[in-house]
Amino acid sequence: MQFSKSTDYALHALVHLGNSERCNNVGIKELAGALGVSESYLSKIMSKLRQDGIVRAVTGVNGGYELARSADQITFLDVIQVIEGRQQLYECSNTSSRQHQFLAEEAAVQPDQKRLNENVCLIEKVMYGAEQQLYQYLRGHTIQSVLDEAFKRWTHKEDKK
Amino acid sequence: MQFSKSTDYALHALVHLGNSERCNNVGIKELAGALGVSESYLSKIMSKLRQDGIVRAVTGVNGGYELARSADQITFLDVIQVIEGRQQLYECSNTSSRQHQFLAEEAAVQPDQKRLNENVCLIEKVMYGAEQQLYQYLRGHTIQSVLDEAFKRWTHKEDKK
DNA sequence: TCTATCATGGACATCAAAGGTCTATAATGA
DNA sequence: TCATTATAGACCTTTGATGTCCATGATAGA
Repeated sequence: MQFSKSTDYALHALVHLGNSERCNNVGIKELAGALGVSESYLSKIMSKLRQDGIVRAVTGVNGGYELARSADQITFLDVIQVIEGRQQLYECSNTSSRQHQFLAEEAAVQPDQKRLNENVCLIEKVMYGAEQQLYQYLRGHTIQSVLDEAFKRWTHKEDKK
Repeated sequence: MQFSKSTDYALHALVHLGNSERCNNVGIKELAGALGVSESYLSKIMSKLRQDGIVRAVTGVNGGYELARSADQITFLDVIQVIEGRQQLYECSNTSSRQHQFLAEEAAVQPDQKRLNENVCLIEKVMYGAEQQLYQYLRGHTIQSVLDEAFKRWTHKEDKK
């Protein structure tokens, strides 16, 4: 299990956009050059980010991309879910097996969900908890927080000179 | 990004072994039957678990598998790392790009590691933190904890009758 | 010792997804 | 109108997950 390269590209691209915060757009050429990846492939990724409202895009001369909202409103989780999808990290594959029957439990009745008597595998329950831990952390880190950290590091280097 | 079915099978198999705790081994036939998966494929997975010391195997008549240590000494993380491997969840793919140079920092000197001047990408740093969160949680849950939960659930149902 | 049972390991097949390229199209500013 | 720029779809290649099959080796019991 690993995050895809696309996620890597997306995060780096967004940091780049966040850094060149002036109002002019950043073209795919500059972006791809900075990341060391083909324009072709990166543009697919940027399209996805646009469709999910993470960035805005302008076509035509002097067009390009910019963040659709401020960098501190774009969390790592936002980006990852756009690129990797929103399926659960873990799902019980054989819900009809004897093993599953043993581990399943009657889920607590959720009136607002109207899904009664749903069986929840206890293994899945643990994995779901783990997923929530991961998401919690990723929700707490934004593109801006990376920029802040980079800036702090940079000024610190200057001090030492 | 998702956990593989193999991980699903491995976890369920281990719970099964943990549940039939009597000293006799459990054959691949019983195991595969309980999980609803082919003996062929499951045996590969069990082999992996054996190679990593999670289970013991006995060949020949009346042979089969048993846990190599007590169920409360087998964490979810143990199992997942055997099956999914131990690579990082996220790695910066383009360490030579301009973008990366901007985000990299001189890693703190680790005398015991003897790796000086290693650049660590700030994005990777966040993702590494996320990974540690996930692992922390998975370390805290064992095969035994699932069995306990199942038992508790079961007796609770009995009470209601 | 023979045989049925059981795990092991390698070779192989299949399939879906990741990763990547190319081209036609549409939008836009000069 | 023309050069520029993003978009969307078709297409390709590689990789890894999933799965099967078979030869081999170990073991207990007859």
